[in-house]
Amino acid sequence: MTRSRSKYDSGCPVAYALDIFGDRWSLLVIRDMAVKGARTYGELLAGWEGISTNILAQRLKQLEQAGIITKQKDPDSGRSFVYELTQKGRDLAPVLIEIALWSGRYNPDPDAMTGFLDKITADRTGTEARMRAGERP
Amino acid sequence: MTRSRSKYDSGCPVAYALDIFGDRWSLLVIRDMAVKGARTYGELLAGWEGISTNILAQRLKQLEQAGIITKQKDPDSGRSFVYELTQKGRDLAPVLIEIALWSGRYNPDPDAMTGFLDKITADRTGTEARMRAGERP
DNA sequence: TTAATCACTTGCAAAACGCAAGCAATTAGG
DNA sequence: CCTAATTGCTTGCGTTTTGCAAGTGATTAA
Repeated sequence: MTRSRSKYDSGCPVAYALDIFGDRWSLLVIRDMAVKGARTYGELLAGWEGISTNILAQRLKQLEQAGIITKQKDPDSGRSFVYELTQKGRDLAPVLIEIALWSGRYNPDPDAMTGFLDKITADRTGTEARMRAGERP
Repeated sequence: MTRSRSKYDSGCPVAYALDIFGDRWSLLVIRDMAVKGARTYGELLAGWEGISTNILAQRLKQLEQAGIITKQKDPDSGRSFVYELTQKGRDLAPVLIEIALWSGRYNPDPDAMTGFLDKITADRTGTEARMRAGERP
């Protein structure tokens, strides 16, 4: 069969990207992995926002299919798997960073600052480089 | 009444942003305005991907409430309105740019290049500055 | 003064989502 | 060993969101 394209794909690069992570949860999963270093199903499930388990399973499959993450057996535990960002996934760091910087500028809630925003404000280039290199946070 | 917060708001800056444009269509509407200069309901409806009219109306209301766009009567025509990005909306330019650059790197479809990607590849800083200034494309 | 046009709204079927419960494969404890 | 807990999901089902089509009201062009 031919390579299927989403019904939304218009040839626009923004639309291509939104086909992959343009929903409520995908970018939050990527954020949990890129910023918080989450690597297992359980860690992702216990994220800040509370994704439901069936949606998480579905998103992980989609992200794996899209080449954003990989899934491997945990060598140290027969019952758990390790999810990791690929280079393609880690290269979303600048997107996460720009989104966070924008929110930092416009979110009126002073409590909304997190370590991530502090980090990129202090050293954007270094943080981005470390994220792209896949360094654990 | 107190200022309501979305059920997804976790204090994370990425989640704050996704509350506003973390869905299938909002960023595409913003792109049509920021990149293509769309300013009327009809222009937005005729966008590349074919948003349906009820969803467009709903998203425009949400984006207006979030302070991303404004809606004014067209002084030259009693039956049409002019939608414009606010500074908050225009400041999403770096987000759109990083998304497009990422897609340019990873979209295997060689037809997927658009004028926008060409522009930011040739002169990212200038294009970003012009978008933030609200210059018509 | 009749017909288009513009900016929506409404109705309804289909798809996606959210919650809770269940389940199979490990592994830790006794 | 046997049992219980943990991990990583899947299944059912009611609710919400989306997509398509048709309709509406206020201009405005012919």
